[in-house]
Amino acid sequence: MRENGSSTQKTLTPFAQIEKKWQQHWEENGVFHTRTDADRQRFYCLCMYPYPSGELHMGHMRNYILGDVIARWHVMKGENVLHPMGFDSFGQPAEQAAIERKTHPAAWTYECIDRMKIQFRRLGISYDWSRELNTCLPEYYRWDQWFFLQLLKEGIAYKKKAPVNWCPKCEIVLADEEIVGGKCWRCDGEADRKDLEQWFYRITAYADRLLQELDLLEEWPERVRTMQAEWLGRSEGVEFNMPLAEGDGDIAVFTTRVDTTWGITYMVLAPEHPLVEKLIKGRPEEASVRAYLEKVSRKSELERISEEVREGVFTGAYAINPANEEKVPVWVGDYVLPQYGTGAIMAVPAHDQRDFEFAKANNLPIRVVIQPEGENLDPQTMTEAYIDSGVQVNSGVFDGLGNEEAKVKIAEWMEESGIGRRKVNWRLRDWLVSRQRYWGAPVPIIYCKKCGTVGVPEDQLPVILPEDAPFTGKGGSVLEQMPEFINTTCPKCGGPARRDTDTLATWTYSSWYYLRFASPKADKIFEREAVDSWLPVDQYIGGIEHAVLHLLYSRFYCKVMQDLGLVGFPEPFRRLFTQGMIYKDGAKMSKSRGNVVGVDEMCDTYGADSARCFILFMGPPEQDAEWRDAGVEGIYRFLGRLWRVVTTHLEHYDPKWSEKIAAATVTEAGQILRRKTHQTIKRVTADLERFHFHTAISALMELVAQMRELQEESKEPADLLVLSEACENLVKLLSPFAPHMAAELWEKLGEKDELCFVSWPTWDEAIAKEETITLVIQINGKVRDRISVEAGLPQEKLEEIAHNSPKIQTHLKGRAVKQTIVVRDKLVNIVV
RNA sequence: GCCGAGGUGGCGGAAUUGGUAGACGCGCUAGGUUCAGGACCUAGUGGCCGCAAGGCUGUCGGGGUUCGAAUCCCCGCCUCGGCACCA
Repeated sequence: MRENGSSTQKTLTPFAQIEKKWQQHWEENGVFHTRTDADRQRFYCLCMYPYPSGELHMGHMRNYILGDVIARWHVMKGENVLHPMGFDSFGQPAEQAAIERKTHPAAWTYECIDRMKIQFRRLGISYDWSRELNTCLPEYYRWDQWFFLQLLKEGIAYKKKAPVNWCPKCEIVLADEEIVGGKCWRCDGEADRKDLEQWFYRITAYADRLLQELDLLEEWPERVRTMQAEWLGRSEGVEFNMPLAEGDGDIAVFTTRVDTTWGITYMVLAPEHPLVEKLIKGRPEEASVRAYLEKVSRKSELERISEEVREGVFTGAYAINPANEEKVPVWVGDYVLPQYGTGAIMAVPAHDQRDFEFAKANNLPIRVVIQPEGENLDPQTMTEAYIDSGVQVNSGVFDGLGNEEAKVKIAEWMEESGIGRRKVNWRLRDWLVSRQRYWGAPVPIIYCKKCGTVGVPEDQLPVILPEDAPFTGKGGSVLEQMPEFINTTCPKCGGPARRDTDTLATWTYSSWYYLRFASPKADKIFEREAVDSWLPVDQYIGGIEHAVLHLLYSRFYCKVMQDLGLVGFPEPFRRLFTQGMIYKDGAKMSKSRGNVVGVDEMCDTYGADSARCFILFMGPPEQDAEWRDAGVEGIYRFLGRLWRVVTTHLEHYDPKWSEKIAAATVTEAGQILRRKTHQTIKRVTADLERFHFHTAISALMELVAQMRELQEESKEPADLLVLSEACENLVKLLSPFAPHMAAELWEKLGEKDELCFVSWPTWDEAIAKEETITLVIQINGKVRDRISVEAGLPQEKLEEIAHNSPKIQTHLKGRAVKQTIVVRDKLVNIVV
């Protein structure tokens, strides 16, 4: 056995040979091929597919091991299980890596994929590789391009020049969802803004449904739903116009606090507001405003956010408050965001903290219009804005109303008098999908001088990404330097035309890959029938980091597809499980930190089954966990004990135990094991249902301990039958967790059926039931005695037993019993 | 700052409905086995007092509800996560 592995290989069980043998067996016999038997229920178990970044470490593997246990378990429950895997293989890290290694992103990517597939196989993950998909292959990405064209037809895909997030380090544009705290999600560098012409998907048109249909996702973690709702950021308010004091024109503002309209003392435009230029033209303030705009434009997004003093300048212009006809100054300030609402605000310093700070910094007046009950706010002495509710004052005819009521009344009045209208605003903005990068699917668009922007005709798809590109990994589209790619003919007029040189963001491929798995070879985006039979995904498993990125995009795709009649359901993932991360030495496992635990080193030393069980045994899978090498030993020793207890029993194993056991006279010790066996089946099944794999494994440990005890104690023929029953069930229960060892033991037991397909065991409630219970006797809630009694005794009997206990009698001496509480089969509490 | 989750031995964690706190594992201690190491086996292991029987105490801190609270309620502390000029 030693000759097969490294010198550190443990030798408790011959795992190296076993694992190799069964991995080969499963593969040769197509055991993991998706079954589609008509009479079985279908179950789609999917783990978020990985980006092929090279090595997978044990931290990554948690996800896949969880999924594998679930998938294997459902197969044993007799279901048709779809358990596929693929690779999210387009994206910029491949470009970076390729440059570093002086190779091509494609070559690097395929190499990584090969390595990762070997690792999946080594851990015994039961993927149906005949359904593998790979997003960087034309046969996959052509459908991404196809879908782009459908979105173009629907007006969901569109191009616009807009200020977009730009990461100078990665030299790439970023979607809003890719910005984390003003920084690039990948490199953690500060992100800038840049004005660029880009492709967007109109996800905002689906904001309402994305929010409302979160309610359909009952089996999603609350946390993820909350994060999505916050990201969508629905807010109700009123939009109205503030006319300019001189000349015509007006400035639209959005507010959620229309009740504070009478408190406006100034207004503020975002520096990027298109009206700024017009307002300042020819005024004395022009120079100072320009200087301010210049200063702001040099600030990064992060600097703008973290500014301590609220800076701004007066434009010289005035606007009219339509509520009271008052003239208020128009300022420019960078605390107003260009992308939200109208890019301009009414400022009510008395009742908005940001406006308050701005007013204080710039010496602007403050007027109270909401007075809290029993108080008298004075602008002179206020130290912060009053943002809670109260009674309207200084608000004309609305004075005296509660502000919540006034909100409604004022909105109605504005609508009736044509001043404004109620509006719902969203934080969500349209999704930026184009990237000026090489390693992606080209945007299937052709620009013709005569015909304008033309979609590539569907029969000309895919637009193949040329492999011989002179890519450097530097910014700017590589495809832009390839005349042979760019120059083409217009599909409409046949004249000379140019191809779009951008590629699609990686998120677009992952937004529908789960659909492709239903019919991965289809000569269309997918077979409707296959999709209808397998989807929505019954169990989706992945990291929390995708709570608003991948999971929001995928929901959006699914809804669009539903509207296009491509699918018949609004939500792609019925049940979601988000697993916690694995840390080591206090940090997330990563190659750069040098704290990774490799799949190979684990498998070499302890074997795949130990690696799997250890990951599962670490704790609740939704929680983060710290990797401690010492813990693996414990699991490894357990598997060794399990191996020995079963192999020791082999010579006595009787496959016909179930026929004989009823007639046999089982000893007391044998009864205990029988009970334990049935209890264990029950517990493991329940634990699998609630994703408590660690307690399922503890249950197996307890069973093994009990088996060893009987094995030591008794050689009675009846007890050997009990041990046979325990062995058979133990091996079945073990199968999803440690499939190699389970398969080997199954074979050693002489069983011929494929263990992976054997029915999940059931328990007999009558056998599982305890015959005796430990009756706890308390006095005033304190445990004073424990007595083993027959289960199911009536209340009166239990009370009698309790009072007869000598220990209890000692305690009760000279005290009057006030009350006795009896919980059947549990305890008696005597109150004195 | 706002929102959410959580706080249980030396450590990871159990405790399904308010009913024996600490299952299971790691570590540690003692003993056995072994040429030795490893592995394996047996016993012990929340704290305090006690030779022992046993007692007291104990689930972040403080209050409350209850015959009974790790579990429910209120206040506070701490940790982690999300959001953070969204008008």
